[in-house]
Amino acid sequence: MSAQGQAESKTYHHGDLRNALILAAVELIEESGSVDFAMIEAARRAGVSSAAPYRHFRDKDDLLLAVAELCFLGLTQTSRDAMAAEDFGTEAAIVAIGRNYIRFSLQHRNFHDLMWGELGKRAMDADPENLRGSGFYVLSDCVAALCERQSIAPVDPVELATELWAMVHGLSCLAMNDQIDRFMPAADAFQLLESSTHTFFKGLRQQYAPAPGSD
Amino acid sequence: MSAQGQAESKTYHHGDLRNALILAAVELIEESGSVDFAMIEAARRAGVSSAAPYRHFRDKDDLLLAVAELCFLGLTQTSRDAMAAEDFGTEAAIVAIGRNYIRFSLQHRNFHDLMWGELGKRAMDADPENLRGSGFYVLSDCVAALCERQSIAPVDPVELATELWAMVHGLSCLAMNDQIDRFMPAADAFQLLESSTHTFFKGLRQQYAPAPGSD
DNA sequence: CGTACAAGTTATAGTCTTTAACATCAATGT
DNA sequence: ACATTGATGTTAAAGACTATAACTTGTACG
Repeated sequence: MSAQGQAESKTYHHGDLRNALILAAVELIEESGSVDFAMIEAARRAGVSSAAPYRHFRDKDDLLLAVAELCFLGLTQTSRDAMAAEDFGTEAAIVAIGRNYIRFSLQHRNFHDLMWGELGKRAMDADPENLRGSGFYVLSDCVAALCERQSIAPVDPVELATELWAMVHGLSCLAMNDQIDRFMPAADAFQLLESSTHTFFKGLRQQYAPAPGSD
Repeated sequence: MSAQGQAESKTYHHGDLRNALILAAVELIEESGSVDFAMIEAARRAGVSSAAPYRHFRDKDDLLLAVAELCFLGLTQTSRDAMAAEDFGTEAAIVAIGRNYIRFSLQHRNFHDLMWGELGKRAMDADPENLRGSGFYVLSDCVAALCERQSIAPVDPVELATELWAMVHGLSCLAMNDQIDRFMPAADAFQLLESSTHTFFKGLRQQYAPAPGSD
C-alpha cells in the first residue's frame, strides 16, 4: 500500500521500484523482526513480479546493503541533532550522543544486525559516508574538545572515544536483548550510561588532569 | 567425515544422530561464517536423509538452539578457568574475565549472533543454566569481592558488574567487526579493555571509597 | 519515426523446509 | 523363542524462495 508508490497506477513500468523495494524491505524487517524476509515478498508489496527486483539489485544482500545505508543515514542524523541540543565538548553532550545511540538501537532493534554485522561492515567499506553513520566522528570530536577543556592531557582522544563507543555499544546490545532487565530489573540502559560515563571521566581526570604544580 | 560418527558403519540407525547434527551445524557455521546453513546439508554430513533431522529437532531453530547452548557452555568453562588463574576479587581477575570474553568472541565470531540474538535469549529463558553462560555471575561475584576489599561502599556491585559487562561486550562486538582497526589501527581490544577497566575503577574509588575521616 | 536501452514480464531450474507414509531394528514381555 | 511396539530411519512430495533466461513494453533521443 504505502510501498507501492504514489498512485496505484497500473503502468507497465513502476517508476520508482528501487525505492519501493527498499521501503518494502524496511517494512518486512520491522514486521518479521528479522532480516530473513523473502525477496519475493518485497516484490509482491511493491506490486511487481518476482524477477523485477533483480533489475535493481544483484541479489538480496544487495538490497539489504541499501537498507543498511539508510540506517546509517538515520543514525548520523539523530546523532547530530542530539549533540546540537547540548553544549559542544561537555560531558553532557557525550552522554546525549550515547543516549541517542541507545535510543536508536532500541527503536530499530531489528536493524541492528544489519548495521553491525557483516553487511554493515561491507557498507562501511564501500562508502566512507557510511562510516559517519557509526556516530564515531561526532563522538570523537566531542571527546577531543572535552579533553582540551578539562586539560586531560597525555591521552589520545581517539582512544577515549573508542572506549566510550564500546561502552555505549555494549549497553545498546544488552538493552536490545533485554539482558539488563534480566540481571538488574530496577535499572535501564540510560541510567547505566550516565553512571558509567560519569565514573569513567572521574577516573580520567584523576589519572590525567595535571596535578597542581606538575609540569 | 568427523561428523559421521565413529565408524562408517552403515547401519540403518545412526546411533547418535542428534549430536552428529549439532556437530555438523557447528562445522557449517564455522565454514560459512553465518547461521544460514541448510538443514539438509547438516543431514548430508551426518550421512542421513533430509527428513531424519526432524526426528530430533522440531525445526532448524531448534537445532540452532542446541548449538547456542553448546556455546554458552563453552564460555562458562573458559570464564571459570580464566578467573581461576587470578586472585579472586582483584582488578586483575576482572580484566582476565573480560579478556577471556573478548578472546572467546573473536575465536567464535560466527556464533556471536546465535548467543546474543533472539535465539540466545530464548535459550536463556528456557534453561537458567544458560544464563551462567553469559559469564555474568562469575563477573558479578568478583566485582562484589573487589568492592568489599577496596571499601567501595554505597554502590550496587550488580550495577557495576552490568556496566563492566557492557564495556566488555561492546569491545567484543567492535573487535569482531574490525571496527577498532578502522578507527584505531594501532590499538586492539585487549589494550582498550585494560585501559577502560583501569580508568573505571579509578573513577569508582574516587567517587565511593571513604574519604579519610568521613562517616 | 524508428531504434535502442531501461525496466518490466513469464517461465523455469534448482535448492531448501517440512510433513506424510512407510521401513527397520532393538528391546521388552509372555 | 517370538510377536509387538516405539524410536529412528527412509522415500516421496508439496510448497516456498532465489536467481536466471528469454521475451515485452514504452520512452527518450537522434
